[in-house]
Amino acid sequence: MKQNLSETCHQFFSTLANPTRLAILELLREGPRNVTEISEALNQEQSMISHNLKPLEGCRFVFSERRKKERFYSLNKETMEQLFKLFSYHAEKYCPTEGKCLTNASLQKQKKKNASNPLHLTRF
Amino acid sequence: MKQNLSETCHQFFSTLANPTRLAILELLREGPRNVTEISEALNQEQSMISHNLKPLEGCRFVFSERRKKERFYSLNKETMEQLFKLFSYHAEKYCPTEGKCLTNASLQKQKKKNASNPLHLTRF
DNA sequence: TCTTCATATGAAGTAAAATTCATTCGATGG
DNA sequence: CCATCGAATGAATTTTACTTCATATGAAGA
Repeated sequence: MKQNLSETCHQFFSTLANPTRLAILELLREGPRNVTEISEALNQEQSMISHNLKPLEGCRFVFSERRKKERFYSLNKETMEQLFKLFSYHAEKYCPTEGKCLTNASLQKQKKKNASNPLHLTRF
Repeated sequence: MKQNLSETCHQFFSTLANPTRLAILELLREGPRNVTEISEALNQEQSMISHNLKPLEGCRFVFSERRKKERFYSLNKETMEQLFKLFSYHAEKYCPTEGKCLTNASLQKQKKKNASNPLHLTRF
């Protein structure tokens, strides 16, 4: 069953499939931050932030650099900004319900209604 | 903690973060397939394929169309091909170890070795 | 070198998601 | 309308991932 795509991409997408990690990425779009700053901005425990930074760095979605006692994390803008744009585009064009994927429930509803009111998404 | 990115993208990436679903996407790049065909090509149970097709369709990564008793699924090429290209680019440029994200173990190793032998990835 | 601050790690418990199996639904053709 | 084929659903189990808490590492300055 294993094919190229699954082998190559699974870790990428797993790393992105987590609200904490996505929130970190979104925060880092504003600029580099150290662990404590991230932790405070997201109101999450420091250890949790560290745990979540690890796969982000492993996939090179973020880079890190030590400055004295602190370690600053920064976004890999080259590919991440493109990725966010792509998904923003996809969501606007294909996902009519407030920027989220359709749940099973809403898919049902949509089939019945044949809804035609695509919503505007916050742009990345 | 919730921010735009996390709210908007979490379902997208969760749906992609699964080997079976990635394998389905990869198969559908070759052209539309019905459920039985997918099931046989990936050597997985029909019910499993159906379960996994649902979120793919919910996120509009695939489309579906009934033809007689069968239902054919096809790839949303517009955005999916772009997505695969983007990740292929990212992986080649940033992920030196055989196209996978770095695991914790391999990250360790790499720090020590300061490895500098980026590998070539199978292109999508 | 001792202390402190910043970050990372490990292991345990908890939560969430995937897979499986049995069953149901739905469409088509006889 | 019944039988059959193809696909979808539901619920239970298993697997996987996340979170938390305690502790360790590591750098810098006194």
